[in-house]
Amino acid sequence: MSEEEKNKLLAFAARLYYMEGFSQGEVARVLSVSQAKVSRLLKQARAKGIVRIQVEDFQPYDGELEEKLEKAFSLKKAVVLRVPPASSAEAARRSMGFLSAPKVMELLKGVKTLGITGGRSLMETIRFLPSQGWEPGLQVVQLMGNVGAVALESDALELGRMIARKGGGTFFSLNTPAFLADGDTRNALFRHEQVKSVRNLFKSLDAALVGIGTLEDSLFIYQEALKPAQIRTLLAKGAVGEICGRFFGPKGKECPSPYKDQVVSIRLEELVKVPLVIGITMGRDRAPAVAAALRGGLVKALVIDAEGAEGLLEYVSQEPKTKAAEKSRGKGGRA
Amino acid sequence: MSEEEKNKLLAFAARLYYMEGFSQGEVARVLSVSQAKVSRLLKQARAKGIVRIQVEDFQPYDGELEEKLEKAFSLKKAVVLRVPPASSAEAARRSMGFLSAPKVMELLKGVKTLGITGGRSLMETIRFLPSQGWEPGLQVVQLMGNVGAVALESDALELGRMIARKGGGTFFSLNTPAFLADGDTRNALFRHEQVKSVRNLFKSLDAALVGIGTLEDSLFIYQEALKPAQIRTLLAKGAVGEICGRFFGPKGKECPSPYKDQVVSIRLEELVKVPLVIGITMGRDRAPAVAAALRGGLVKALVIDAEGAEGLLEYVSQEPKTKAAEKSRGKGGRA
DNA sequence: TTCTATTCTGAATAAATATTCTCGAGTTCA
DNA sequence: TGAACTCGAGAATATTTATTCAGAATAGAA
Repeated sequence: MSEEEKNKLLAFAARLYYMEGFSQGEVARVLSVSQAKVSRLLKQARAKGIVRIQVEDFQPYDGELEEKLEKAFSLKKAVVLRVPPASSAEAARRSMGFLSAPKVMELLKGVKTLGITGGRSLMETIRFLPSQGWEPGLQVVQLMGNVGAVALESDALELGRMIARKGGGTFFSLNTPAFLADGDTRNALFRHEQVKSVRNLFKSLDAALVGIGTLEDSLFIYQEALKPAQIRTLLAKGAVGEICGRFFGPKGKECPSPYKDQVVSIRLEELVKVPLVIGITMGRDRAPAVAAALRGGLVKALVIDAEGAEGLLEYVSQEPKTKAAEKSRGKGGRA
Repeated sequence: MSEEEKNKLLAFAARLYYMEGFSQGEVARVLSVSQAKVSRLLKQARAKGIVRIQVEDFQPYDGELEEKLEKAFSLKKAVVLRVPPASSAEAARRSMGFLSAPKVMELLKGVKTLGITGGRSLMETIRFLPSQGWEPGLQVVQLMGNVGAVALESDALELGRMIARKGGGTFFSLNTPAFLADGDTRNALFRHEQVKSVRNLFKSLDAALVGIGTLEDSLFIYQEALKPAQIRTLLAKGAVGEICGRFFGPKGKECPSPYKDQVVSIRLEELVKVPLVIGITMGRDRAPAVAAALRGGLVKALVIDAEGAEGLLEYVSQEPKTKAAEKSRGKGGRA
């Protein structure tokens, strides 16, 4: 059968299937071949371009907002995702995870030592990371202890494990709670060899993946690691956001609070020195926390949904003289 | 969810499915919905034109050849089918049947009394005729007796039944062999009420569907109703083709042969009077038979494959002074 | 020729997709 | 307030599609 004839056959089969709505079995009966063959013919027809399928394009990345964010905060990279509408925040995070994964993967190119924290958005991103394309000898470092006794699959521990498994690397686990009863206990832990060795890795991180928490809606509250009264105290001290269990004020500096010395996690001063900290967050209401983190240099690349990006830009355009000042006044300045 | 948002969702799902090669289950996981919903989303996306599927067009009807045939033979209608390449004659007939069915159906619009003969091409066409769109009170009349003792599914009997069933009409069966030992037996049969009543219907046919046989490859030979010696005799008498068990010469007039009076079928003189006789045939080698049938007005509408149509036109362009004359000389003129 | 190696097939089967069914949430109307 | 209705969802299931497998056909090499 000549090539041309073959194409006629493919076009005929494809027409019946795609245009007339025949099932493959029906096409098979017309052509006197097996259904299996029809399936193969159709595959060929698609491959040869005899059947063309176009999908109205859905551009999931908003380049314009990305540019604005990069400029506004001197970011290394902003990724703004147009998350398709979803019926729940959970579903939206899932979609965001899917869309963000290839971008995050790009950012992580060449990264050998990667710090990781917990968080639901972060989890969804990590879920969709591929098993290919990682640096050989990848080291994944848990940046903060575990929040609460109930193990969550969005804990730093779990996420670190997952990412190490995908990358075929080693996971360095802290194996401690995130919050301890007092500073002494924490310091005692710090003397433990295992904890010490992991904390030493904090200095040699190439990159880190972090979530950005607010005071209102964070894993700490959800996990009851912090009581409402404690949250109120933090708010009074000017805290607007949290990363790695460390609370910071509007400039992105850690708040001096009693809890500061009870936390097992990378210090914000250390985090600032990490060449690439990728923050992943979602939603409008995170604007103050995100803005602060970006200003403080805690996060150098931001992955955010379009809603959140807009909210963030709106927030900073009206805030400098109002909210920030107000907050600062509210509790005493620097943070 | 706004219409625009909805479309975003559809585009996203469609993109994943059609462009990225995700399964519906995978898309479902990304969107946090059920696979069933994804199936429905995709259907919507297709309906809304968010997904467009184009198939390189395969034009199954050759209008140019149709026109040429209609002009050359003063036909009421010619249908020329570009039959997709097939691995066997059987398969080709099947495809042809499929393509011809809607055209035949169109021709049969308004037909109340329809004559029918046997034949393999005819069978395939009839197979693909729909069960809708027939004239109420349809009458299907068997135009010739059964060829051979072995019942074939391409017999007039079977085909008539099938068409009557589809059309919700009545089938009038001849219930006799096509060839009888001698004229007397036949005439005796003609006196039977049943046969008589059916033969009376021959006069009131609105249309007929017939196959066109050759001397070389016909059901008669296949069914051994005619012996090779008999075929040779017919050839010597100038027969070039056969319809309804009646052999005709190059001008489409019945050959005067001994068998003529042993056949139970519509006479060619009667057939010529039927307003619409649709001949269905396939293949280059049928050219002489088809040409003769058309010239004799035995067939007023022709359904043929492109190959056959080309062969037919080539044949008539070179034949009038050669083959036809030769044949005529060969046996004695008129027929 | 005869022997691989490759390609093609359809039957069987695994996998994916469409549909049916049922339930529950929301709405309208008495 | 609640009955009746619509809508939209997923679980279960029916149907369709893709793949695997084993054998037949074909081509190429010796």
